[in-house]
Amino acid sequence: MSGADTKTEILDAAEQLFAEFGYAATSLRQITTAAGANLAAVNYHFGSKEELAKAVLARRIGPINDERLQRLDALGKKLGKKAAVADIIRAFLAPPLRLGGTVNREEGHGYRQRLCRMFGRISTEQPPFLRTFLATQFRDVGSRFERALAAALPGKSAAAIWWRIHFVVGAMAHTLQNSEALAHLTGNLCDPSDVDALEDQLVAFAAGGMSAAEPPKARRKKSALGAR
Amino acid sequence: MSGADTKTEILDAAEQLFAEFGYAATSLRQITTAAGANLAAVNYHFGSKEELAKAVLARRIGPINDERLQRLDALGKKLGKKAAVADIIRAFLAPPLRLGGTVNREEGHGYRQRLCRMFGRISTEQPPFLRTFLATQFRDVGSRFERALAAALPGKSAAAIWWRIHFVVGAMAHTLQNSEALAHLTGNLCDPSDVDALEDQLVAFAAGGMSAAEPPKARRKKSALGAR
DNA sequence: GTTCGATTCAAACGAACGTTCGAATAGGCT
DNA sequence: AGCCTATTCGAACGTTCGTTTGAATCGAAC
Repeated sequence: MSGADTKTEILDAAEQLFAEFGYAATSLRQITTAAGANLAAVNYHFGSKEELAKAVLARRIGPINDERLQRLDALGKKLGKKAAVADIIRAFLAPPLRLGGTVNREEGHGYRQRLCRMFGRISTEQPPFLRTFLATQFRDVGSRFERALAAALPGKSAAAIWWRIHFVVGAMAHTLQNSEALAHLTGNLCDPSDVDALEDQLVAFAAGGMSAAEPPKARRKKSALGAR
Repeated sequence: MSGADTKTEILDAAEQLFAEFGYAATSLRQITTAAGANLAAVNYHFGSKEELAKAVLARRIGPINDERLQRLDALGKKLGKKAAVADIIRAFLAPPLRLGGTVNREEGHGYRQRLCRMFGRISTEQPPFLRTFLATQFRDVGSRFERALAAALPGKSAAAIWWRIHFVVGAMAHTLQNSEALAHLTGNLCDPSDVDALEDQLVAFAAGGMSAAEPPKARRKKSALGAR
């Protein structure tokens, strides 16, 4: 927040503001003001607002995906060969949830939450260039985890596994984004700042969903059957 | 698309464009052009862009929440008293997924998808006024389903149930938003236009996650334990 | 001390934004 | 016909956006 170079300060400020307001609703003037930099610095260091957004994402996604794969590999070596579903899920979810752990700790307690929110928010953000950028970053990791889950869940169709990976990503992203709304809704019954509890809850839920029996193939609701 | 009054045409166009680009990234000029209306018509009929966004949401949320509660009540009456978790989940998920079913059918096959995307997108959208508006609309329905799930899941803590409702909402919203990205990623292995299959997959996943055992309370990861 | 590349700065650019206004138009009522 | 209300329209408002420019400033190398 104080002593870094301008480029990093801009990345930090952009990360925070994108987390709070989203890409389209955040202006370069907000960012440079928060970063204590000149307005022109963004275009000087990054070229454009779009490139800045990509840089903000890229700074976090790489390490996260690296740690995901590292954890997944560690699972394969520790056990005989087959990893438990919950462990695979945890290898996938923990890195983004614990993103703050790998980052400068002096930023205070709100830092991890802010990072998480940025990640959740921007992963549902719209601009097509961000969409394709994220898809590219996810392709390899997604395939690796799909294979691991398929091995841990014999009998499940590939389509079902892909669907459920998507559900897990959604649950994670939405939670990171709206956790304080949930805290407010439940009268602080759910505490989003307790990352350990959140991770456990999310892993338990996702593993349970992953392991659920596949629905029957054919089914028609009310058109042919007079059920009610 | 053709014969309705201006107010409805604007609502339809805004719904579609908000679904595609989000609130902040969609301009009133895009909306009125798509609607075949004059730019000033938005402010005449709705007062402001914010009020238009609220109207777009309100038109769909009311019927959806009504049908959710109606399905939930139907469950309570049909069975002895206790509904299955999957049935409660389906009562919660089917109305937004099948939103298009209650709407003008002549719009074509893409219509339902578009509606779904709008719903998924705007439920993760940022502007604070939309956030609070959505939270207000969700409060009652959320409480009702929390109670129903608590009855169907004896032994689960209220916090766990709320967390998991949140996870389910996230899985749904993210899927509605990014389904075509998933289709592309998996080489059309997952077909988002097959609403029946999507509903079944999502219900199975969510019910499995809901029913999963709660994680143990205390747990510390790597700080105290030297597990690698 | 001077030179030179890298960075910062104030100022402005044209474009697009949400909103407003007053005149024009349409359609029912007497 | 004439009137009244509701709606539509073109045009402009002031503001803010992302980006560009050219001069000022810095820091090391010589």
